Amino acid sequence: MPTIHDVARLAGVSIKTVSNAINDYPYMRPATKQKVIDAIAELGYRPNLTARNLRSGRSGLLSLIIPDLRNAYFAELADSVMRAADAQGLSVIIEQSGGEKDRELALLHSDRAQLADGILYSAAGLREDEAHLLTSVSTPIVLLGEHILHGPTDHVTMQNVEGARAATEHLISLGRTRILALGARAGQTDGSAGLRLTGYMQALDEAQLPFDPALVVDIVGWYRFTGADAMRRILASGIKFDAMVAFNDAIALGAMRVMQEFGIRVPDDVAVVGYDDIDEAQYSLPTLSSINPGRDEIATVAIRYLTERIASEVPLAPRDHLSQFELIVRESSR
Amino acid sequence: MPTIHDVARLAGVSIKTVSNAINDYPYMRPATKQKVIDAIAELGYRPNLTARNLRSGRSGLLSLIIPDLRNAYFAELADSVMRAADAQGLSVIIEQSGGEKDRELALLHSDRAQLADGILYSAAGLREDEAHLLTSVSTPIVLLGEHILHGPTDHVTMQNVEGARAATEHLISLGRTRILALGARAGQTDGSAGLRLTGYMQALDEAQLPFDPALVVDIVGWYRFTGADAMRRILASGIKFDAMVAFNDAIALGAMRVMQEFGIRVPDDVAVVGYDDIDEAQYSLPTLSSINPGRDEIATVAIRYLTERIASEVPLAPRDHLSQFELIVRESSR
DNA sequence: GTGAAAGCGCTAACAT
DNA sequence: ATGTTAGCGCTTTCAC
Repeated sequence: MPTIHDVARLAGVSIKTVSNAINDYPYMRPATKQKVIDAIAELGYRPNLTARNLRSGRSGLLSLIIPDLRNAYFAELADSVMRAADAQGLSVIIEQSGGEKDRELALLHSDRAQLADGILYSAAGLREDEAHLLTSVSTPIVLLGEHILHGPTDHVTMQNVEGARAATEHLISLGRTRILALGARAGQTDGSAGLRLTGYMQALDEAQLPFDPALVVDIVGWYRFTGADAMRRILASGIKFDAMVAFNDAIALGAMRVMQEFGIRVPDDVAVVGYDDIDEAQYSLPTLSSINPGRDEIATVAIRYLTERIASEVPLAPRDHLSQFELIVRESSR
Repeated sequence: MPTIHDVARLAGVSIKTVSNAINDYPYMRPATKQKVIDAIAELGYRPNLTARNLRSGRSGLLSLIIPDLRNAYFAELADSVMRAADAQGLSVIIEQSGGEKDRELALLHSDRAQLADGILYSAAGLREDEAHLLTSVSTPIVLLGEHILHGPTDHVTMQNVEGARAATEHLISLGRTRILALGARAGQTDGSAGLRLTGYMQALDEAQLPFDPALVVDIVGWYRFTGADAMRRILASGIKFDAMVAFNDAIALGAMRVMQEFGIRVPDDVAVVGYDDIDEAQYSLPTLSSINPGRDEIATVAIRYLTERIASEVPLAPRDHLSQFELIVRESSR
């Protein structure tokens, strides 16, 4: 690989001049610049990014820590993040934590994460009361998701309470009164589950509908199969319901599948709204109503916060951003 | 950030000694090493990876170029690649090409890709007859997928012909004789579509079943909705069939949905096998039989080939690896 | 407008 | 067993 010295020698100039040409330094004699350009072309010279990074102290790399790419929500989040990063000329290293606290901490402190200028950290294993551990990470961090709401750094996520309330209000507006809240535990108030349950209860309250704890169904791990399992338990228990707000799309799809097995018609017998608006919601049978959490906005703002943090000389106070959501009505609640 | 010099000063040794301690150089007096370790702890020293990378000429970074993470197949491929990379202590920068040739070429030649030690390139836009363009990329490349089979570098993918043949044989073994081939064009022989069609035809041949071009249904872009659209066209045309081998799971799922809308029972009326065995195949209604292409093997071998290429002093002849596949029989063909 | 030289933080050849 | 020093390839003060 030719270096800046090779170019300088061939062009008959100093390396400073080559550097000037590469970096579009304005005060150059056009002829000199042309000589350099020709030499670069002849040698096929490419500036060495690592050397630049060492000089500048920046790598142009961001690290995105998420639980698991196989989870559609995170794959779509990663997609949004990469597009937003690309628009800023940044690349993204993705690291999977598996949602395990130890691995999350290891990734945050790893040499590899240190290579990145900043970290987008979608916490899943670390608890809010352990968030102070983040202060020992020297790389700037922006938090994503609901797991840690009040950490020592910026936090960007969706309007969970409002989204769940809108979903529930929508079902109430269809005349439904016994609405299953799939994915939470009665009394829970933190995390996505707690926040969404809060929104659900607000909507009931507002409509003066009674709150029945039996309609709140706890699910550990929001996957299609846990949603399906939960629905089997519900149906076996004989609880009556005419609608369901599921706290993510995966459990909604799993539960819908079981309902269909049992001959329950969606939306006629049970109207359903999910949460996250993953791609698949548009293709399921029936198509799934959902809350679009505003992923692009989350990604864009998170990257803006992060780049500001990276550029800042002084410590910044933690900021919070809640993206705009949208209720998408599809066949499952029409 | 403290540097190796700060550590040396505090420990009262030279930077060489600090470097020795960090890199576990064996011939050291334990007391000296301990002094260094203490100084490192006191200062919270972390070796600067960029400086190391500049010295070593390696970054420990791999670039993975794929069309789109929102596509479950690529999300799962990325997952496998990241796990295999992690096992080798490597990190992965993911870049989305959108399947566009120009963007693929731009990414391959970009400064950012040059930061990586090697590139895993899942070609989608670049055609085989343009594969020579890859020779101008100085970073080692390993090709993934079916788009470019005989490029100037290593190639790792699945056994397309054999997998499709196994899927078709399976349907024939169920007594089905009019088997739709969803996703190919009669006469086509290249790309995933062509290869899988070849396997399909081999199975028919072997069973002495007639080949009916009307059963081969072309689909541009293998997504759920294109599969659904194709199935609507097929049903409108009145073509009779009792089974379907879909050339990926997404179009299988889309087509199954439309069949259900039309009251066609799967597998009773039409038995279905997909291709790729994405996660969702386990959760659809009915669950979808599929060909598991051996993603982990693909990822592991691709990374092995790539690291060997990176380490090699001399140019290596292109190698080819086809991973072991597996037919997974689920409800859709039982 | 361009050149000489220092230095980013590290590793490793060479010296002792 | 440890210290001195050059150099990875680049940007950037400081001269001229």
